[in-house]
Amino acid sequence: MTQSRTHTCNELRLEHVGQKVKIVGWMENVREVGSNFAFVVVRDFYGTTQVVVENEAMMAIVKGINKESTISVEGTVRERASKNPKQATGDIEVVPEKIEVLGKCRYNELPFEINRSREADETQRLKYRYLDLRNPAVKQNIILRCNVIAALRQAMTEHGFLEITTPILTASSPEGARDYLVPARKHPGKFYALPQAPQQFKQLLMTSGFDRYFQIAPCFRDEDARGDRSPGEFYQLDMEMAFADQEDVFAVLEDVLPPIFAKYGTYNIASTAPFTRIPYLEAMEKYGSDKPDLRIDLIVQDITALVQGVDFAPFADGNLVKAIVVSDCALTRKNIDKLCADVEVQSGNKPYWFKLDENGELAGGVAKFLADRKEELVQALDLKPGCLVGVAAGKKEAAQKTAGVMRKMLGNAVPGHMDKERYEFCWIVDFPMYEIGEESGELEFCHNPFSMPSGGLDVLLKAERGEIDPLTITADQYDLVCNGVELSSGAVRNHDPEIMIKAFEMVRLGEEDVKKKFPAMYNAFCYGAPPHAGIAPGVDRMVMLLSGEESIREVIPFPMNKNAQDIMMGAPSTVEQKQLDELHIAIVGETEE
RNA sequence: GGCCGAGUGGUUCAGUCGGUUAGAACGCCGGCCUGUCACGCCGGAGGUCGAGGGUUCAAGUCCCUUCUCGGUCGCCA
Repeated sequence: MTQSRTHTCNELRLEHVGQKVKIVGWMENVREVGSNFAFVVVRDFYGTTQVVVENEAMMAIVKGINKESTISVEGTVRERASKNPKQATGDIEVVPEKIEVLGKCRYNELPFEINRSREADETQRLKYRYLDLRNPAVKQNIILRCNVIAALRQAMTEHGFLEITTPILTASSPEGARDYLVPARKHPGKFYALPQAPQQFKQLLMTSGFDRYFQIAPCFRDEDARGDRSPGEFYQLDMEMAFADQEDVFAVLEDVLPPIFAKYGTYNIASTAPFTRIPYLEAMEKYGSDKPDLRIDLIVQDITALVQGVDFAPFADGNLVKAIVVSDCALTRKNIDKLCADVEVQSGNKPYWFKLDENGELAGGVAKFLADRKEELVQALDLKPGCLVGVAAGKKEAAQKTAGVMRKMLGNAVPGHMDKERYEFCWIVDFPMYEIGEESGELEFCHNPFSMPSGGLDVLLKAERGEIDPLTITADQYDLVCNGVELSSGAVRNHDPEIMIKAFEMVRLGEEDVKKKFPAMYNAFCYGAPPHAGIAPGVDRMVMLLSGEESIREVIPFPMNKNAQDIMMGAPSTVEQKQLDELHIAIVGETEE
């Protein structure tokens, strides 16, 4: 008999009956059904196979080890007396002649039961991630991740993109998220930084004449975690195209993503090209969000004018009032209150509501304040009996955001307003280039300063001359959104040093600042740069959407916890004094333990 | 950093108004069982109720402090 297995645990069928085989794997379960008679379930990566123990010698081996030990089983395939249609190998079993213990599990009690690990406390799961991953249901997300990445690579390559790796140890960038710093041993007092994204490198590649670049790129940002945001590190499908504009980028992703979503997704339906394009301001107005879930058919409407003069404080003071009409709403008062409380937690603002009851009367919530506006409201909002109206009031941003959160929750809660089983993509376009900073009260970049202002130099000059309001300037910048999840930001880059300087001058900076902040890119662009554009969809978030998981940690092989700790490996950890000395680092102030 | 929620045998949870020996399921150990497949049946072990302090005749339960985890907001060019 060969040293290695002859078959995996998902291979044996009736046609193998009578064959001598060798399988290997983890001893998942032992069902004793008599003295010296037991069924042993062996599991490997591919599946499970039943081994039937029928004599004292084999029983002794099995009873001598704990579950989850690894074993090899040599024996003969036999047709089962009672078959199990739920198991792929349920028609057969292996009668062992030799059982060898390959790796003992030293513990008879595990931190959690393997096949129920998803129910266990997350800290336990992460500490024993290697056990958690033995659970086929957990493993499946990682397999999906591998398949999706492979499919992305293949599609990008077929579209003529070259995968080029960029440095992990690089320079700290002055803007954006907090950097992870790495002390430079050979340069006391200096630091490398892990890249927040390969942004500058990919733009330099364009300047170098590489026409189409992509990379499954690790990105590092030292910011706090969220359900959909892993702390520390994550992966992007980073890409950039030379001599290209917004439409060229859109065309590639509209071609690459839908087939992958349709093939690997929980839902098999994905939007096709062209994806809906929604200007940023319109998205904020209609959906109360710059990442609208288009599976929800609800729209935010403005009723500020309709409720003017109503004796209800939140509707006054120059506040805007937004309404979301939900037809055929059977939510109970209790459910509505619960939903409103959730909206308040997520948006930070108190939402209101009223409804048109079965008798066609305004009822509930803030209805009593609106009695004398009934006709106008019914007509303007086209209210029918059974309509619930969610209301958000406040300054523009607060009202929009609250309405947006409410729209999402109502869509989820009220049947008939969300076609859930699909992937609905859209592009959010025409982002404002500048905004008035909350702290400074002056003009600042709204997003990143690499983006090309729509209209280029002319527009900036017009703003400079006071012919247009700089706040109306938009950037050739775009977000890709799917089912309410922001997958990615991208932009046509500003490749022209002259426009770059002018864009910086708008926010009271100048050539020196551009040079100082982005020296390599600025210098490179002075040697003839191609117009270029790109984007970088988040790989983890894509896999999350495809798997239907709520937590991003479910699609990462070895995730850190919310506090950016790897409990399993013990990272971060203290290091030896010698290491610190070599790096010219002294620890001052309070430290953990 | 703010707010919300959680912390009870190995695991997941229940625990009423503060009141007898803190329960269940799964897992574990022992016994029985020759067709199980979430095997079944019988028995057993296993708990400082996250930690510290307080109120009380009496605290898992009420109060204060603190730690940990999760969610959310800030943050994420």
